[in-house]
Amino acid sequence: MTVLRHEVEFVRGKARLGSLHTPHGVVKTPVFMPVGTQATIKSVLPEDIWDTGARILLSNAYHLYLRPGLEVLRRAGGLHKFMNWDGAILTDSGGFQVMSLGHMVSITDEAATFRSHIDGRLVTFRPEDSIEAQIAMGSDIVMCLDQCSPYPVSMDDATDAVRRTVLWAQRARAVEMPKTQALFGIVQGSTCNQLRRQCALELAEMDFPGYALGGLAVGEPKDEFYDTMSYTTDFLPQDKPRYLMGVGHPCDLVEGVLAGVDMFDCVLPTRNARHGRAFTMQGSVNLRNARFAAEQSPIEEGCDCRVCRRFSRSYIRHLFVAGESLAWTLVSIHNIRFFQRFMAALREAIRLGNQWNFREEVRRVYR
RNA sequence: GGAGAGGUACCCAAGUGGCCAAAGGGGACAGACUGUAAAUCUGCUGGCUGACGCCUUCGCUGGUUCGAAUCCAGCCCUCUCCA
Repeated sequence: MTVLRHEVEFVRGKARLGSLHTPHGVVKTPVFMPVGTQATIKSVLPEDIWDTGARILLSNAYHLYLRPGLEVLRRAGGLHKFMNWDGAILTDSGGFQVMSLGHMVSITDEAATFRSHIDGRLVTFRPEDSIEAQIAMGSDIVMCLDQCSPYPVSMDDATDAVRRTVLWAQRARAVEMPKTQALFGIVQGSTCNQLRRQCALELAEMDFPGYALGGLAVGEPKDEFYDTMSYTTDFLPQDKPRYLMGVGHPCDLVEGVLAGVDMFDCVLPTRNARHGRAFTMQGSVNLRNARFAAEQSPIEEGCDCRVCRRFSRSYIRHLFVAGESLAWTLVSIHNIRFFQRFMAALREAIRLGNQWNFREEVRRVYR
């Protein structure tokens, strides 16, 4: 058994409030995890991430396996020490990269074979290789290598992806790993309820410490996304954490939580920050816009982040226009803090039974 | 004073008789972004119009031509070399 423990403390409808106990601390769920693919949340220091209230973040086995490589990570004493992050870390397996870098990948039941996007060499990546990489990293939460279907996908391909995802999950499960690390299975099946149900039930049979919903928010219509998500959580164990991979937008976070999801990750707060878009409780703003040129107010009035306490929209716009990297840092910090505040507000809304009003408000300001 | 090169849209810069409201950059303006090959990508950039289209614009003035950024004449300005 693993050390990881998820305690559901409050339930309202399908939504749950709880806490996830990891070897690197406790996090309140539902939780949003910022993404640091290459062992860094781009442009932000770990202590600044910590100050946003985030206590768990995401990194990536595929990218770190290729560079700097496992030996470097082992010598560093694992990923936490390597990147100087004391909170919890969840590492993605590389399943998403098998899809997103798909033009250089061939997939068999044995392995995904691909050309390294870094130096072009041929790399064979088996489910066991992904687990080995994540063991070397010392991730608190380890993800199974899965086959993520793009959208749209044929029924045959989606069925095959589910079959292979389950097969690879069994092989990952068979790898021995330290008790301090917990392995999550990933449900695939595109937008097909039948496949989702089958995949969820087969993974549940294997009794993972947690379960993820993968292959969503990859281009399907919103109603299909939400329907599939809500349908799938019904087939996952009540007491285990559910993690919706790669999501997402504030509207999607609300839907996810109301559908019984406990964990989320997304590049949106950080990528959008680098592109000038800041999230606020009143909607998002593009800080590059000329109308902010002389605006002395902070990104978000009332925000308690260290950026909003000290810097004006005017200054941040100037940094963007001038191409200064501090712009990315400042807006990234604000956005990550915003997502933490947003999740806290959402948890509170659920506790108070105010979740429907909360959802309406979020939909209104984010159109 | 002599010889040469050149003046094109916000900037740089292509275009040397019609397919030119004018390539390509940059900048400006706006948009996208969902398990990050992303400091990326897309749109737009003379005026009026929903659109067809019309009007004004390639240093200035005049000319040749059915038609001129493009050919001719004069003028103005910039740069390089020589004196």
